[in-house]
Amino acid sequence: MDRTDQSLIALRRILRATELYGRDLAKAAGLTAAQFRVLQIIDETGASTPKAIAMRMRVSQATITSLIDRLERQKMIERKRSEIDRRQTDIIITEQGHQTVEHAPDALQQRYVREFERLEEWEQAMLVASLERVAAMLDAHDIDASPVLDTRDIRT
Amino acid sequence: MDRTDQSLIALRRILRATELYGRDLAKAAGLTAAQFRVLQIIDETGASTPKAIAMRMRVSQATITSLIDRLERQKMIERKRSEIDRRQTDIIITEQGHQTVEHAPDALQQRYVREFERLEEWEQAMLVASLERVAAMLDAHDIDASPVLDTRDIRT
DNA sequence: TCTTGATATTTCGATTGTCTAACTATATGT
DNA sequence: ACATATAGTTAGACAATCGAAATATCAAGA
Repeated sequence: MDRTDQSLIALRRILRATELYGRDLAKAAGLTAAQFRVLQIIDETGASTPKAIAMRMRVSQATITSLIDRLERQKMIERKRSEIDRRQTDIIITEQGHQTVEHAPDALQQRYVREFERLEEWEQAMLVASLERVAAMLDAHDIDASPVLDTRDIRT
Repeated sequence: MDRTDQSLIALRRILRATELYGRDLAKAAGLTAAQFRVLQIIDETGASTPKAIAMRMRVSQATITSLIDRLERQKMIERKRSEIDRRQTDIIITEQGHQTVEHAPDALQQRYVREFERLEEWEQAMLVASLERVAAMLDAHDIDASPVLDTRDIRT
């Protein structure tokens, strides 16, 4: 097997592990995966708008409306009419919502962080360089992507 | 920002790029993402069973039944009662199904492969080592995972 | 062989995520 | 002030997903 195949297999293992884990994580928090992602985005800054979330997740605004409906019913977030532009709705995270994101038992990421930080300096540097290389190869042409660097839920 | 954060951000870029692309890929093939994944799994070996697919994708069998219903209606696969264990249904890919998987315009993977193969030897080796390291950190404890190495649609 | 328990699949009913199109309210430019 | 654009919601549709119940088959033991 050549290196290209090896790299693809490793990539798929990474994708698979994270995807499968994402479901469990959300479930442990009492939410669905999509709801949890929305909550994470809002939690990043404490507030957002449906429009911004929709662009960030690349789904329609209508989808966000229904996700927000559910999160609101669960008291994870609150809707508030924007003062500056009354067409907009500010989505504000509640204390409970913040706690949910904060305390979600993200075992996968925790384990990753733990193991990563046990590595030698040079190895950490190599991994970062490699991952950034791969990321660039994958999303390089994605020029219409969100201008906001995706830093959601960095660190556990 | 420390190296841990940098690696997490790069990982998220990888995850995001592949997830977003997966939707487009399936759509280009005239299927949904879930349907396309099922078809890929069947295409790997030419045939499978609902049970095996469900375990592999970690969804319930009921979900697979409905996905298979749709793929069957589109003549991508055929159902056939197993001869050896008549409780089982063999899911067999049709020529059309195979062609669909084969010719799906997987631009993302094509670009990745193209760029990967342009790299220096040593850099390819570094990427493989790094990706495998990360994969091990992420799915190491996933001992109940499919025993079959996930080689679906290797190479374009 | 007959029974009993396990397994593979499907069916049914429900919830969720997702879309497009239409609608409402607000903003903005001329 | 009017026309047009933008933010959000609503309505109606379909797909993915689940758990529970139903059906058919297998397998092991009395």
